[in-house]
Amino acid sequence: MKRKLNIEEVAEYAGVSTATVSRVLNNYPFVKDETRRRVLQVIRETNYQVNAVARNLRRKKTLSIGVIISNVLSSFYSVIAKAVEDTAIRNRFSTVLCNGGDSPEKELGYLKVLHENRVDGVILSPTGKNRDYLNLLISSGIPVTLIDRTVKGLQCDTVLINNREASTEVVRHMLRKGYRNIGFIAGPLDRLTGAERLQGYYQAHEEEGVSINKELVKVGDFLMESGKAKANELFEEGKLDALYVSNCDMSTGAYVAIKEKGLRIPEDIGFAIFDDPDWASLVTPGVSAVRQPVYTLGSTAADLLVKRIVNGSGSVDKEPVKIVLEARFIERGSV
Amino acid sequence: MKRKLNIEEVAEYAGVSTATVSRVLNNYPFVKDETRRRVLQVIRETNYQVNAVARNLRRKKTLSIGVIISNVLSSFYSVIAKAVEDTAIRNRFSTVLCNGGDSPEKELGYLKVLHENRVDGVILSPTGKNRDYLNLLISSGIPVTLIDRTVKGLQCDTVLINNREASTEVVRHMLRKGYRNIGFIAGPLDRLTGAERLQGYYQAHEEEGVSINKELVKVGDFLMESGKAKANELFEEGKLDALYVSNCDMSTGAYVAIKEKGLRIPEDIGFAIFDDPDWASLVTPGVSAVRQPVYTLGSTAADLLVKRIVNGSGSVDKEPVKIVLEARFIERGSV
DNA sequence: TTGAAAGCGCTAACAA
DNA sequence: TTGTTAGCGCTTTCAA
Repeated sequence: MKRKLNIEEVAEYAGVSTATVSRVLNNYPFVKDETRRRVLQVIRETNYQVNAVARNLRRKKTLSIGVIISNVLSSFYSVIAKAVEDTAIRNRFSTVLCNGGDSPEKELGYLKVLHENRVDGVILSPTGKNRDYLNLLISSGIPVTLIDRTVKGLQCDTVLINNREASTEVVRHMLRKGYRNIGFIAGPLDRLTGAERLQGYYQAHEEEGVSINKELVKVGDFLMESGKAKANELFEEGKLDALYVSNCDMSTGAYVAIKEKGLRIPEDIGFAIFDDPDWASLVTPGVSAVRQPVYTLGSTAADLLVKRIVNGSGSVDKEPVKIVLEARFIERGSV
Repeated sequence: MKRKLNIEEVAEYAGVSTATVSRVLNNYPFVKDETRRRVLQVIRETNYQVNAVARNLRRKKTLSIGVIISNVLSSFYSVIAKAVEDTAIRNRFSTVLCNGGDSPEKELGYLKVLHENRVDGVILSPTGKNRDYLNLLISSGIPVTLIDRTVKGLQCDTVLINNREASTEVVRHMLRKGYRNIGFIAGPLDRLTGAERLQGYYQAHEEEGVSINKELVKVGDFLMESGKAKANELFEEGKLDALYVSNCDMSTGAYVAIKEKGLRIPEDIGFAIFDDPDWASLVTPGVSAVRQPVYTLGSTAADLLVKRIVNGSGSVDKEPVKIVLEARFIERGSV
């Protein structure tokens, strides 16, 4: 096993000082061509790779951003991860991806790891429980951008989806189609997306002058299993003529429940979902769905963050930006 | 914006030396309780977070492992990413996730970034084109573990799936059901998974004494679009009584093609796939599929890597380990 | 049980 | 255009 080269040895081989090697490494312009050539040759021949750890220590920058999402396995978050990474790379940043699993403890743990590793910025879809630590991060000069959710009393850039409006549109559509007993499987109400999509459900009923039956609303946890369980509860409790599920994973579960129950869509039950997983357009009939601009959500957040990082500490006091992106309802045959 | 604390200031506040603070930070046992208490209190009060960049430089370890997969958006790779991360965390390592996109250039770029950042080890699903650099990594003491694919002439731990055998099983099943014109959409043949699954297709035909019609074999690129395109080619060219698609993304495309063509499964066409995406068990009839132990693939690889890292440079010369995991055929109604 | 001090590998200010 | 050198923040020997 070869020992690892350092800049000093490269300098020695090339017959120059470490400063000159450093200049070559960093494309500093005022190096004689002949010198630069010699240094580059040594670097090539020895397979020297700069030690970024030392460089980062010295520069007090890491050119990296931390990303905390709840779950790479969910297509929503993996698209966000991809978008953030693409955008970061384009700006010469690398990303450190963490699966917070929607657990405040895991989230805090990752925030600390990212802080310790001195990432230049953090993007996260927050649980909402770590405001104090996030504030600490921000005030110590590590900018934070929130995705898809907010944290009360935290001053930082945020990129959101117009959940309530989009949700209202779905339900309004269903009501106008004549459905009157629309079951709704909500997400956790202490989460912005969960709460807002439920608000949309209510708002549509009010706007259309249809009375609300609260028993038709079940609160799930945004995971597949709960979609199936809550759908089955609704089926057992009584007469539903339609079902609207508030995110992709629960929709998968609910769809399975419908199939297992032998119900036909849309004859026996209307069906619509928030989020647009692959299978929604594959099944027959296609499932009407709300498509969120997920990639844009991630890339917008990354752009905002990079901008803050590049502007440096001067941007700490700059007014936080809040961007709301629009989700779109896609009508297929299911409702 | 508060300036960032360093260990010296903590030492000063606590009235001890930096060495003692370091000892407390690292749970060194021989520190007087009273001293430890005082230091911990200062750390808590000041929200001090150790600078891992400096620590890593000094220790010449980063407690991190690099992961290069082709695409987080694919469920296969995102499960691997999750498995690796879970396993890493359990061993107190963090992960740096990179989307190599199956491009040798991107892969090389990421390998260099990971090398520069002195990750303690690398896990990747290799394109196969960067053997020299991987060798450099290994010989300079950064262990590498390959997932799902091999690289000719590279001595390192590898975790694979028994693609050929599993693929043989699917096709054998189809042949025994009486299908005689089984279209096959293969993956890139220069990739291990692509080649082996095709071998299985041939092997089953030979074993069952059924002659092979090479026109029924189309080579795709493992992406959704090509699944759809190749399926349509097969439909146009003639009489197929079944279709077998060699990975999940192409299956999605092929399934869409079948639906758009108005073919019924399994009456008009038998259908089976390698990989088991969510929708395969949701549609009616369910699609018979090969389920790979994807999570295990990732966690096994991570375990091997962590072991090498922990054993240190002594393990460089240890014989590479090769583990082959078994995929399982799940019969549903589609074939 | 604690402290002093060297040094990890690099960058950048300053001097030449 | 190049070299000298201090120092980023930490860990770890060695000595006390």
